[in-house]
Amino acid sequence: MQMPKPEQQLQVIKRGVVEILVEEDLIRKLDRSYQTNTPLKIKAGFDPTAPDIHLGHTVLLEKMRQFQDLGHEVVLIIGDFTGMIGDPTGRSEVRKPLTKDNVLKNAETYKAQVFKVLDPGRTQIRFNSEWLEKMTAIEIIRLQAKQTVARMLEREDFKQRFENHSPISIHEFIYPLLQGYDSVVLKADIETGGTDQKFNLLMGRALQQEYGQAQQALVLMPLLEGTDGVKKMSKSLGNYIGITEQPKDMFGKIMSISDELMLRYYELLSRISIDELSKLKEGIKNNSVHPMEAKKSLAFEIVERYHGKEAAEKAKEEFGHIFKDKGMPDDIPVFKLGPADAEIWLPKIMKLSGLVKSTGEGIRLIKQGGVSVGNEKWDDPDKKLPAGEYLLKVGKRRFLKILP
RNA sequence: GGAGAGGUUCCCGAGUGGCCAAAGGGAGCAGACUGUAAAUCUGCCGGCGAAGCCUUCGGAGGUUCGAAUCCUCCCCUCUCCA
Repeated sequence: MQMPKPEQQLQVIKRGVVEILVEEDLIRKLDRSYQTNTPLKIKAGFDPTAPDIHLGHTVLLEKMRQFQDLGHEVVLIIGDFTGMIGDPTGRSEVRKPLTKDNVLKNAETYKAQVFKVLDPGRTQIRFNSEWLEKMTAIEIIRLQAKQTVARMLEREDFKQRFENHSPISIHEFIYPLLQGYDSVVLKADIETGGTDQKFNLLMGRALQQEYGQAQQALVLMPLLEGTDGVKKMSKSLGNYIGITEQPKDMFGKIMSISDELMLRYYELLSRISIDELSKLKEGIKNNSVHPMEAKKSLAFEIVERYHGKEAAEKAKEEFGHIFKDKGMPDDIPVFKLGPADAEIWLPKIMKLSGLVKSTGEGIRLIKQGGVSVGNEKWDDPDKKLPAGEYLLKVGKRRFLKILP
């Protein structure tokens, strides 16, 4: 396969990136690869502990996919060894080693998810325990000798903790070294990662130089904002959209993001061309395109990618059904009353069904006018209902069917 | 090893004997407005069928009519010195 010209490649590569380090290195590599018709080796690392990919991770995957489409090769490193240390975040414990079985199982899940985006034919998957496990103490110490504490403290996370007098454990320094060493072992040409990984990726460059290799170019991608539009997408913040989520949830979540965020998602997640994207932006600006329609297209594209066209059609339809026609979703959770329940006290039922955390919260919601039964607003927290079949709606998107 | 500072509700952070379920901010939730958007405004924001009661301020004891606040021991973190 003939690769596109380096200039064209560069244009594609640059989409959405925050920073390329060092751009001249990248251009040189692209030129050389083009002339010799040799694919470049793109490295990216993934943490093996939570094999549950969300859209934030796919920003990187999409970038790698672009590289593949340009004719290059991706090496995906599963950090099963470095995962035992954990990327420094202030937690001081060394994580429990995952069992071999666990690692393999997670890797399988990973592959299944990752290949929704990546081309398996141009992807290698490697575990870094393969080489890190074999290192002797003296080898590790020699590796450590290649960097200084001062250099480590340049890393934003360490710097902050140091200044805030928060604990920093010594082993946390090892993580960037090992991750950088992966690049040495692979002789990576390019490494992609989030901006939060900048320090680690730079370590790869530094170590490659120490070991007498050509230095990898870095392609730094932004961290995708979560559905709140402010903080980075992450599972623990609850602002994520997982790629294995139900089509309708995925669709709904994408629809609820802000317009600004939508454009960002377009840039980083959509496969529409750069030209099409600028046309879309223009259209929204001069009101010829309704933002909601643009958002629907985006939601459709993403759901289609992970669940197929049919599921995307269905999700879109149901979305219209629920929110435009004020209908109900198809699968509402059901709460079955016990035989002794002659009457229903809503806050209690809401709590028992898991709709709210406490009856107190239920009472509050009712007082605030956030609860309706059937289509009637329910505003008396003390009032009871005779046993029977009801449809309960809490807020905009929580539903419960009560059955006798 | 020595000296000092500190650990408060989901997060940040006030509080230094009763007025403290604990200021303020953030997050979250609900309402209004909408395009299930953003922004804005309003309300709520430990639990209990709620009057009142119960659990919460690193942990365990103690003083007191009464403790997040005082005392003792312990655990954890940071700073300076060695």
